[in-house]
Amino acid sequence: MTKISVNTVERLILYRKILKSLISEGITNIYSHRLAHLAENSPAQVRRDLMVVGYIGSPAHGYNTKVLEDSISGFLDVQDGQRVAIIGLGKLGRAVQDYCKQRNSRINIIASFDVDPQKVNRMINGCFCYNISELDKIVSELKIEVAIMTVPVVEEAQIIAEKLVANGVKALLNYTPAQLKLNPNIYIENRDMMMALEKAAFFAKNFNVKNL
Amino acid sequence: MTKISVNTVERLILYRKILKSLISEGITNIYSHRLAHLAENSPAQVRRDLMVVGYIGSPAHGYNTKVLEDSISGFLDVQDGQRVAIIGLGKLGRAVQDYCKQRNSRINIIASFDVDPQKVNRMINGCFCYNISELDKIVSELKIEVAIMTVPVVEEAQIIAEKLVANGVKALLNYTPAQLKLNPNIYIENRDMMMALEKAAFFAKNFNVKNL
DNA sequence: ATCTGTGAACTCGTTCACAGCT
DNA sequence: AGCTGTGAACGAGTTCACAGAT
Repeated sequence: MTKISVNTVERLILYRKILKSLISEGITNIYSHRLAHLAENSPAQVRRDLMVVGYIGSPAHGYNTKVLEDSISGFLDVQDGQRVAIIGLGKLGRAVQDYCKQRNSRINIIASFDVDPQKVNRMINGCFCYNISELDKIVSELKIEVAIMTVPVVEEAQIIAEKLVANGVKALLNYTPAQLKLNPNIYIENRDMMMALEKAAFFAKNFNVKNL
Repeated sequence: MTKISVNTVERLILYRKILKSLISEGITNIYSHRLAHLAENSPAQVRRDLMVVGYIGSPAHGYNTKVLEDSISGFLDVQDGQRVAIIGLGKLGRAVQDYCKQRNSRINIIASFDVDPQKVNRMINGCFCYNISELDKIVSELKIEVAIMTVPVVEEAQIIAEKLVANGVKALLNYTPAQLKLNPNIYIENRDMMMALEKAAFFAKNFNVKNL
């Protein structure tokens, strides 16, 4: 079949977010023009991206927002849901929990891990916190597929990541500065915050600068 | 001059992070082979990227790690430093502060803002927290160029972002789910955590899948 | 012999432009 | 008239492959 780029996936996720907000405003139809404007790209780009989800818009009314959202979700989501764990319940871990709550019903954060005796074996933010020593056992028992790494100690990140993968995790969302080395069929999304800041800082000076 | 892509900038930031860690291990020289391996890309890619920083490696010894780090920094950083503010000192804001501390001396988080009377007008995490009502005044007085948005209320994000830009901010690192609309010469780096998780979740299922 | 720097080739993602539909 | 879907053209970004350096 036709190959789908990472960029297209990212944009579909964005379109869905925009559509949800339009739906909550009571907007029922949208043209590629307007969706492109909201997503800050071109109408042709939007239409090209939407080819992969298999919902045909109408020239008369564009796309129905609800149907389009469902079509994108049908493409992006796993029918019976995906199980996620957070590793490390410091400030960042708990912040991620808060941000991810109640926004996508098919992606469920069902476990968290920490070393702190104050946190372990309690419900925290609506999700049970296990002792990290139980990681192997719990990850495989709960069939965790995605892990969010928010541990503060970089040295431990690699070891934990290897354990996660050994117990069935297929994708990592890595907020750690560690440059993880894993089997190449494991997907890693790196979100080093300092690197993000450095990038923003660079473009604060060099955005829209044409010469070098 | 030759145009530099966003991807190249991202990779240079990564190379620099890797080089810092190599230097701290006492490694003084590196070939494009090895740097490519550590950054998980190709030697040709590394050499192509390094063309923009203007440091010529030697066929005999490759690149000197320290000189290369300095060359990359010379390209990426602003000589006299950049001033950054964090807007919103919730869990996420304080986590970002922690992660960004002491890693790049040219990028300084010199102010933070919040509404909580418990936080306002105190030093928090080594950085003064102002009342958000003083945003316009302080941002322009301190010549803030980059802002990190970690406010919890999405509706306020747009208004705050406009104020920041009106007072001289040139780039935003946006951890808010808000899809900000600003003057197109302002650089926005979006880091919606739910979108990141959705992306990781998608590739947990579809990474390395060749057909559709 | 083995590296780097880089023009040229190639690949992949984006945009154009138009047929088809309403 | 004005939209969508898509083959074809285009262009940006990556890789190849080799000259030049040590």
